[in-house]
Amino acid sequence: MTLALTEAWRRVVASGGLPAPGPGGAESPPVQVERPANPEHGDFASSLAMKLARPYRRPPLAIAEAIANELLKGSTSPAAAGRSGLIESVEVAPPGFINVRLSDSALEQTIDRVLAEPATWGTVQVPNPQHVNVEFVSANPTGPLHIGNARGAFVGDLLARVLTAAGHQVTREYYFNDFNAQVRNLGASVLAVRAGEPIPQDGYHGDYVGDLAREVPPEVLAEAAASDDPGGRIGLWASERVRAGIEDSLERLGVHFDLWKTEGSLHREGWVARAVERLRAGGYVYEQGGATWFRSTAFGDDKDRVIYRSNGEPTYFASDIGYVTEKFSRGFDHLIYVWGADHHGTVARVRNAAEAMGYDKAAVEMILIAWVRFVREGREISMSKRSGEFITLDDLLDEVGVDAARWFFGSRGHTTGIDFDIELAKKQSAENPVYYVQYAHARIASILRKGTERGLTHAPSMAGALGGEPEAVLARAVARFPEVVEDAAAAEETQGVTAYATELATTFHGFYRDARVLEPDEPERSARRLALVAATRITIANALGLLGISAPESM
RNA sequence: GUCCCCGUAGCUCAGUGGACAGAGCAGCGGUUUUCUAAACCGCGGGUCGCAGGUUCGAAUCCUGCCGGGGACGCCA
Repeated sequence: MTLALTEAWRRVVASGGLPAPGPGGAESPPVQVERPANPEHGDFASSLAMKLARPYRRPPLAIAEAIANELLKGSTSPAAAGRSGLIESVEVAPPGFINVRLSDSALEQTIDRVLAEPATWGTVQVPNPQHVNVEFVSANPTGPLHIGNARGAFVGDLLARVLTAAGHQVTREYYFNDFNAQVRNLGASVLAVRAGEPIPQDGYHGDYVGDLAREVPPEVLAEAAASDDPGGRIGLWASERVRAGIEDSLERLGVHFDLWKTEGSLHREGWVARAVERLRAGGYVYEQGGATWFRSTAFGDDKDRVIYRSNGEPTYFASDIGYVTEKFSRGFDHLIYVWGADHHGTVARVRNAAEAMGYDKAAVEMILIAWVRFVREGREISMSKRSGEFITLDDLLDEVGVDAARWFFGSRGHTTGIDFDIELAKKQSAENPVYYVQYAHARIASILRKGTERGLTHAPSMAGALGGEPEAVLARAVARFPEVVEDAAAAEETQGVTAYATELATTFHGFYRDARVLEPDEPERSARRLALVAATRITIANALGLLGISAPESM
């Protein structure tokens, strides 16, 4: 549509109706097309004429008329035969909107296409597909995932799904720390429980520590006893055990990772050292006070950042820059980090380092998700792995269910802080809008089953068969799906998808009220309505699938 | 003190330059001999935190202020 408008504009210019854009002439604003909320305004609307009014110094209505005429001509001219008949009407409305209405024929072709290729309906191919790395969760394996990790898990997963649907190549990655003091503290805590001693300071207190203590295999204990770092040895075993548990929890959420990357491997494989050398070669590294620094201020940061401490130990930042080079070495065009908002302070230094190493800074993106404040009966639940006071992700799923939890996080922007009242969530899980959408799907599935029982089948083609008002309304709603996916991928947000799924369900429920599908006495009407609701079912199922939510056949 | 995010209906949140600001839940009233009532229909509900500014047009962009959260480490 955007393309058609742009062409129409160009034709007006070519025919001398308007001056050419560019140097000496008017600047060209981006051609924007939107979906009007009011059906009276057609299927597409553009404010192009109003944008052009100022540079052209002409009334927007006159410009709109000229473009609208070309648009209508173009859609019926032999040259545009491939798209002919898709546009029903083009209207101009004050103060200068151009409103375009799709023809029945366009809607009929869409329904046929959905039924012909259901699996790909809603996937699109963006013109500039990229290799995208999405790193998320990345919680250290010192305890089970808790509900504080839930939002990151869902946001990252949904983002990866949406980008994939838009045609990008996506790798999902989990990064964790396997060799620092935290892991040693975990090991020391396990040993303390075994010895019946109090948990050391900075140790871990959760029930799972006791479980780990009971499960340590004898050979690991023997190795630890013989080692000069028993806590470290036990910690290594414990963290691997915990990590496997995390993977199980995530699989239960429907969240799958392509790669689990350890901080230790970045050092062992030399990525960190090479990255530092690269920075040094560019003159961005210096030594001071026995420590090695990155000149982050050269890129606008408010202070320089330590890479190696004065005791020679690398900082977390050192691993970060090593990881950037490691990721780019795998051919990614775009790195996305899904981080908690508390990591805000580290964003600038990592992006600056990427720039210093010669990468495109814009290709390194951090998505900061706001905290979820967990509340039970009005009191905030403090969450700390060390204290052992937390609600695990598994507990949350037991209480509210995967589909409801996915919908909850998928329908909210990630920059907004959320209050999550556990009791309220449990109560509301029964009336979560997700069931409204799933119900629409189950209702259609039921109709399709009954139709088969009664020997009714859907029409092989909708061509010329769309029929009246209720059909066209539903078909319009179905046809919008690919744009929703495209918008979601571009915005890196999924609220549009949940909103769309709700709207489509509402539209279907209205159709169900007004239009009876199974009418054995009127096989033709039944056939075209069956085709239409079958396409609707596919669309709902694909929208839910995009969110990782199930589409039940019955409820 | 500096920086980032947020402030929209009673509640939880959408809407980030367009046409009368929306949804779900909560509240009130109605609908079933029919393909699933987890549905449908109707009603009430708003100084879009406040004040300026830019624009043909602002919840949306800019400035200031108020309120809430977060970050400012040779922690991770």
